[in-house]
Amino acid sequence: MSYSSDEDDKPLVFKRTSTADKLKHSSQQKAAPTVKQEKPSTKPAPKPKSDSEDSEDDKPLSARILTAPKGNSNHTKTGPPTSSSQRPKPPVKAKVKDEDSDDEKPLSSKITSKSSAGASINKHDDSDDDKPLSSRVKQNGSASRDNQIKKPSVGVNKRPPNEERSSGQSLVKKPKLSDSSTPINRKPAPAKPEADTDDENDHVPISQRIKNQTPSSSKSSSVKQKALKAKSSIFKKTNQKSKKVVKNSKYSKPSKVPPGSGEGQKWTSLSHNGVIFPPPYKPHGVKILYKGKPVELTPEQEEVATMFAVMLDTDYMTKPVFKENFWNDWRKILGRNHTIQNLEDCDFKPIYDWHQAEKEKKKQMSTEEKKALKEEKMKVEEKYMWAVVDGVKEKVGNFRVEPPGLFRGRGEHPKMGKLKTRIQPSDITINIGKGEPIPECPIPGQSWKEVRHDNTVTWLAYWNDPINGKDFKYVFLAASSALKGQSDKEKYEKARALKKHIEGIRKAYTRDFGNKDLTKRQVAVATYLIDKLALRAGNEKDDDEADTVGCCTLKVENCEPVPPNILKFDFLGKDSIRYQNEVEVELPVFKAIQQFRTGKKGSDDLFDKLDTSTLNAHLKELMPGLTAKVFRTYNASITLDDMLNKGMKGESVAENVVVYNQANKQVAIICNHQRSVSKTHGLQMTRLNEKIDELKALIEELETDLARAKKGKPPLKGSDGKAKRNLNPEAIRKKIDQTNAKIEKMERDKETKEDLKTIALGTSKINYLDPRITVAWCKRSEVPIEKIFNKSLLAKFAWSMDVDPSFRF
DNA sequence: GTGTATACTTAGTAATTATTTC
DNA sequence: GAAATAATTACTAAGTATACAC
Repeated sequence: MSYSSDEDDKPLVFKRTSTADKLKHSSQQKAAPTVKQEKPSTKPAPKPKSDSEDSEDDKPLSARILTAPKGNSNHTKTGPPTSSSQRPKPPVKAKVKDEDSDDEKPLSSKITSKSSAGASINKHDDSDDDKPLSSRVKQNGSASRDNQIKKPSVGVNKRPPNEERSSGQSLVKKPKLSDSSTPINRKPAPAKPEADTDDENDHVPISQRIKNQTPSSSKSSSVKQKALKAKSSIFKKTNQKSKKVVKNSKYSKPSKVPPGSGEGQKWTSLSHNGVIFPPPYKPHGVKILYKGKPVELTPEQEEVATMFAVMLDTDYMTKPVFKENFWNDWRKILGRNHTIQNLEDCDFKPIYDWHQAEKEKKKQMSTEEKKALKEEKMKVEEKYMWAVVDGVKEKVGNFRVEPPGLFRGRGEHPKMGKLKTRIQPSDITINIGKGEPIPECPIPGQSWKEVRHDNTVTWLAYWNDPINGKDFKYVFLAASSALKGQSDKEKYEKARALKKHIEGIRKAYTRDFGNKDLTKRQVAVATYLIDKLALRAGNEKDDDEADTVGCCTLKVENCEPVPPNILKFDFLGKDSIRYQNEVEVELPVFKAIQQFRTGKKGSDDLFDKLDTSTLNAHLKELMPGLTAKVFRTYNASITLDDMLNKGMKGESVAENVVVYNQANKQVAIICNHQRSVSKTHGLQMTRLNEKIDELKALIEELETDLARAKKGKPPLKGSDGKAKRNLNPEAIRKKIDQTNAKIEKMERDKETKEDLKTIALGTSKINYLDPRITVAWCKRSEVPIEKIFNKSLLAKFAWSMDVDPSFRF
């Protein structure tokens, strides 16, 4: 891209304060990244803004969020307890307008389909495109299937699992009313969509926006030209590498019935070999001790004891709920009159030691042995790894049935430690094309629970979760499959569509902060928080799940107003990851929150008139297909796009990768994507420091040598006492430079490592960042795409590889 | 209007594999 | 070539969203 002078020197919006400030750790608490951004010192006290102040609605979240001065955001897994009880609230059914019209083409049809090298990594030649589908079996993720998804002539029933079906005809269902095919030029929704170049036209005041760099639109043509030049060389390599990457020209074609939408037919033909089961339990005969004495166990009893024993070194052992649940399930298997009468007197150490020894043995195997073992496994599994969908060979994602074990719920899950029983073929429902051979049941004498032929769904098999009987575990195609790719693309197209509505939406909710109708006021504030803080929607949860919340389920105690206009958030979100943030908000929001809290207990719902159905129903009125989660995708992607195009440009590929990772990091912070600090982090840092010190000592030594060399004297003996080679001053200088460079690199590595120790970059890359932003930027910046996407991501995002270099989210 | 079933995406972490360092 | 470290993949839990029965 061209980095025009007006943008070159603009700093990134996100500046971190010191890592130490932001990431607090304790032995119990998992440190977290902050969601807070530094506030420009000139920022005046919040006040209702005039229209003219707002020109940034379309800007990425990073550019809009401002938090309170002391707003460190620590997110830990073991955060403060949220309210003890979360009574499920009845969801309100969304009223959905029928917006389904084909009047507009999806963006995909507008993007030039280039058959860049990336687009033609198919195993098969294009030449067979015109053959009947059934005769063309392509491998994994061929984009050429894109337009083969058929719109059903009749709506299809999506209800099923427990219903008997005589395949086919009972699949009739009413078509969904909402259209999620994400056209970008839809009919205007009530909140009027704005033109694409609406950056300056936003009159909705959202306080705490940092003055932002407007992504230049005028430069696009020159960008295009430069980028086009850059493109070919960079992408050839990529594409040759990943054979399974798909041909994109066809992918870009709009499909009439989007698979991801839950509507209509997903495939015409589907064949696969079912699932593979874990091997039966092999008893080891190692005895646990009960009151110090070895106890004989049956294989079944021993199996469950082993599940517990191998977890002796995990944190679960510190959780009474885990132990109690385990004991309750194990004692049933032991039987009433068993010698073992309580868990406290059991010593599982012998089995633990045995298991450690087994692990060690495995580790000590020679490379050849390991290889042979792997090959054997591959041989057995190969047939389960693939499915053929509409004539295209696609990878199956999770073809292995989950083995039995103890349930490892996250956070304070009430069911942790319960026995996850072994899944049998009779638990499994298979979904396969009509007329295709039914997968052979791999366990002799048993049979599948049911075989369906439902082409309105994408799952190949499912079974009921033994922990929560009403939940299902599905077997789906892999992320690299065309079906998944198509739905991924639609997700991003929907998020891009939001860009055109966001101004109106922000105006609308800002207007409603003071609405007399309490429900409307709550909807407005909730939407604001979802937009501004990228909060999740917050569905209702059952009592037998971990007590976590999202926006709609926030409790009074999770959001504390601190005058004049700061909100202190502290709650456990998905996966019991703590969200802790102090945010400066607009005064009307602040007042509304105060009002919502009035007269309530800490454990009461903050938004008592609201649930996700109400909220999403409202959002759908503003934009077809809009739901709460779209805001996360939108804000993540627009942030990346903005940051990558703000004028930051590295001199080298390596520097550009750093620029990208910085942007990626900001998105991860916005989305609160965390990881736990690795066990060896401290050690690694110590080692790095030691190495740096060593190199610094070396520099000193070299400086002395240099001084001596200049005088024609030989170098002194090294620190090891050995004599050193007599080098000329020039050679010594070179050595000093090299060493300094090494030190600099290590310092950088150290900083990055510390900086990212609790931030997970991968989650946003996989789920939230439109890959076309990345691909286009790589093309413009001459960064090989493999520097950003690994093999899996290249396969997953095959559909995005032929994007035009000028693509902007 | 409410409750639940269903199907799909998103998420952190454990296990495995590749690469680097000594 | 072994150990350390980094990167990747596998695994499965935990979310979101919506259709539909009652």
